[in-house]
Amino acid sequence: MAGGGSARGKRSRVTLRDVAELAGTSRSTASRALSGTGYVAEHIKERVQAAADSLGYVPDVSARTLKGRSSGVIGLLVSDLRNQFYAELAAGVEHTLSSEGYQVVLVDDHGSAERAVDAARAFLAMRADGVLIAPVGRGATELLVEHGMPVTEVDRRSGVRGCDVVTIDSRAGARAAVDHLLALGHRAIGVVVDETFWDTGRDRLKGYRAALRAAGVTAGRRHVLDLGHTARPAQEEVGRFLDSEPTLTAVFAANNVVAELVWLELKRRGVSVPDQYSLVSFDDLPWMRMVDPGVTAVRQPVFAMGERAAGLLLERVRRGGGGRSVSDVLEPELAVRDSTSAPRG
Amino acid sequence: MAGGGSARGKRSRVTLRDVAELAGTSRSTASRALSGTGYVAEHIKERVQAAADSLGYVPDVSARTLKGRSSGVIGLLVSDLRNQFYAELAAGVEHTLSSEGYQVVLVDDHGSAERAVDAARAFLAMRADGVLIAPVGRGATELLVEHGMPVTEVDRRSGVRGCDVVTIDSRAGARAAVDHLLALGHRAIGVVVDETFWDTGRDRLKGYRAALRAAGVTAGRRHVLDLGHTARPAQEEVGRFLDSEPTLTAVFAANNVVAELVWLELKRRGVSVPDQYSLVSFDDLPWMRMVDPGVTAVRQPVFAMGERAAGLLLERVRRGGGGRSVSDVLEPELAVRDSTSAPRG
DNA sequence: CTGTTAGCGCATTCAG
DNA sequence: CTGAATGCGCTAACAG
Repeated sequence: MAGGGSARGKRSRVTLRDVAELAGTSRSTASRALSGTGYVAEHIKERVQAAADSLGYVPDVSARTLKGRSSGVIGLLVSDLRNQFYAELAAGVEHTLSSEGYQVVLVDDHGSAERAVDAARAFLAMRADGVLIAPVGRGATELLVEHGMPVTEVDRRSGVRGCDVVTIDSRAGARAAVDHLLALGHRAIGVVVDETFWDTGRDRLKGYRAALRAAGVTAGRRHVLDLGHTARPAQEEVGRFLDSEPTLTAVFAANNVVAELVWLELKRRGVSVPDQYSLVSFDDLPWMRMVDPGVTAVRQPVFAMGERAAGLLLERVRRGGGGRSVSDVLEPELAVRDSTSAPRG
Repeated sequence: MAGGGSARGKRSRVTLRDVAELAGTSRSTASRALSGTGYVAEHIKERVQAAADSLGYVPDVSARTLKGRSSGVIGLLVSDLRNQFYAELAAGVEHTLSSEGYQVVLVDDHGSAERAVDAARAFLAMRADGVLIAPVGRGATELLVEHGMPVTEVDRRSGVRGCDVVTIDSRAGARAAVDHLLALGHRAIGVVVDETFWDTGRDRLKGYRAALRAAGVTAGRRHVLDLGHTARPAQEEVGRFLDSEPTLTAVFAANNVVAELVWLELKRRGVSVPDQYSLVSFDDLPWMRMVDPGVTAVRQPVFAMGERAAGLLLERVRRGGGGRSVSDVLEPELAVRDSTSAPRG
């Protein structure tokens, strides 16, 4: 069986030296036998293997890494693991990375640029082979790229040069969402975002505006609610927004967090969806097809984005970190459900 | 700012030697200055610090680890990151661990005992300081404990001795859920589980049976559906179960995955909840209070469980891996919503 | 094909 | 208070 029984806990680790001694070879031969690199007689190889198994030998990656070889570690930096979006992103990343034999070091920066930089430093210190990051600032990516660390950004782009980027076309997705509302006859369409620092929030706003413009509808500045700056509880703020803009017949929520907020406020008020308000979310979560009415949503290929980003990073790692920076934009698609219909009146 | 500008990418890493040279000291002095251990003149310390900053020096953990000090890494093994339960568990773990300066290496074993053992070996190889694991077999924990690695199990227990365990009282939670149904007057209560290999599934079944027994209701063997052995699509299987046991007035779903399945099947059939069927879930997820009617659920302190397990592991790590094994059982609580009412007829 | 030698970068003796 | 020397475990040259 794996490990045999003779490895007794605790006592100083068994090292290659022990394996070599037991097998009656030198350490280098043992090393070659186990790593499969270089020449080594078949019967010796077997003997070493047996010795390693019986001692429960586990190679020390620190030593291997120190020696200059790969650490086999990839850093992953996300903003909030409890948000299903990031959990799924992480799952996608983990999926391709672990299938390639890499370990994932996961850090949740909770949206803090400072913590992101700390994490970046930790990845550097661990001699990670590369880093995947959903940036919350330029700092972390800058630090990493400066140090020659292969980096691929996911979901958002910091604007730092020298790394790959995989995003979802926020603008097109928002455009599709709002076009859908316009086609149904809506003209007074509100949009709720929780930040406009990143391209995600900004581009969704742009897509919203572009759709209105293309339809010849003037986009009232007051139809935009940015939760990013408000201190008040967010749901309450949504309520004020709805009160202050009574002509609205539809709301576009810029991400799943905002969509939940809007949805809860609508439910709290007991207003009918889609009769009173139509609702569209950017980002599709399981609950959106479970509630009644189902929420029309822009579906993002999140898991695939994670896989793609990981794949790109690995390519970069393999060519030594250099080369052209590729920028991949994945297309979202609109899933029409029952939260959208022609406007009231 | 941190790192200065002079770190040019790529070129061989800057090491302590470089810092020492620039600061005009020996490497040992530089080491002491930066690590804050041992004597070193104040002005020298500042000079070294400045040199390190200007070069963008980042210490090499591999070297440090090799030297015998802590790797600063804790392994975390979960079964399915896309399941909100595990995502939240991971978030809780990450929360306390990162606040203590540890890095988390996350592996998703997708419920495979084999992959779990591989991950365990990887943690050993990385010289992780400890490992948190939601076991899917004895193998991984055994390997780890055998090698003297501090281990804390979460959510499930493998039964391997020598590690701490933090779980939630499945039996009590199930008991509360079924007692609730019984109090409402239900007598024909079905239960759906997706495994009975682990204590989670088994104990929930036990709790279910204990509740019935205490109420003097004979628990029909046919009222139990174990999805674990079925090849057929699970939701379809739930449908067959419902058809074959037409007297059921309530269903207890043993976890969030099963609850979703049952809920979807009920919705597909267009039967009224709670009028036709009452539904209770073990594990409370956000969607359960968003759907209509809200799903009555056994709420588990998942995030707290993650934090607690991480805390316990750290204690063990600090005392060198030995000591008494503590076993912590957290209490769940029932959140009554509208999916449960008195039975039909 | 195999053994000997030499570090990787760091923290720690031990002298000065 | 500081510097020179040593070795953590492993692998890559180089001889044999």
